[in-house]
Amino acid sequence: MPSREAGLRALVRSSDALAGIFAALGDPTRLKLVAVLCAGGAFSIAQLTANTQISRQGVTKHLQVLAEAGVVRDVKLGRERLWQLDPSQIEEAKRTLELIGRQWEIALDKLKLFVESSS
Amino acid sequence: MPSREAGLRALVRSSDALAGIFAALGDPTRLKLVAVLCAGGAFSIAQLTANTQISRQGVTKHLQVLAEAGVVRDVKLGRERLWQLDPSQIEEAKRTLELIGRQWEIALDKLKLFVESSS
DNA sequence: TACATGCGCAACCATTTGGTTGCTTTAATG
DNA sequence: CATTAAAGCAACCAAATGGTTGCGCATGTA
Repeated sequence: MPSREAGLRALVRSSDALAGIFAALGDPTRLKLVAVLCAGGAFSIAQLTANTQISRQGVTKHLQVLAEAGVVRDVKLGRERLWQLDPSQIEEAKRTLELIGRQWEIALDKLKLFVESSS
Repeated sequence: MPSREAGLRALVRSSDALAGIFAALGDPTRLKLVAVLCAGGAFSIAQLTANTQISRQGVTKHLQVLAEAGVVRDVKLGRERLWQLDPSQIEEAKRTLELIGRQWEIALDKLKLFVESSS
């Protein structure tokens, strides 16, 4: 019988990859880029730069970080390089947060039971 | 009438605070600490250090980062300092990821409608 | 062909980050 | 009171991060 904490152990085991996703989202500029891209469509670096205060190379670096984490993909079209969201890793991160929240609630329930049983 | 993109605009507006939460989770050691803490209970720094390969001061620093992001709280008890999870910010991060995923699906639906209408 | 546009590469820089070590303070305990 | 355990403070370090600039390379277009 598998442990009831299998989810948590899996979290710890894959914490490096997961941390990579969170770290990729852990920057305001990148989070804004994701917000733009999740509205659909594929945008060039020049287009994405227009919304920011930083240089094109700065945006490129951020996109590379997001790509490394698998949050974003690029496709070359002519002399442009179009970027689009890849929501699978974001889903993964979401599941992780759901797991943490669920585990926390289980702990709360146990505590409640304990308090009631000892009153 | 409020824009249908109110959620995304809110994301962009509060991207600094949100990025702080994601950045706090964006480190393997910290993610493991969260995994331990979400199982419930309050643990001392010494206890939390026992699970890691790094020094007590290193763990302290990580806990401070998590606390700064509001992911974790501490309560002093005698000569110990006990740490516990505060799931509210994690909930906030989860809602953000849900919003991104939802927005992405809306975009997919629009694309599908467009393709169908032009066939 | 000449030119403009979109982008890549590389070097460089200041700051932040993740980690350490050494020493001090605080609190429980014999 | 002396000792031990838990933690804090501060300095220090190497490496990563976020940003820039300058220049060269492709690719459309007049």
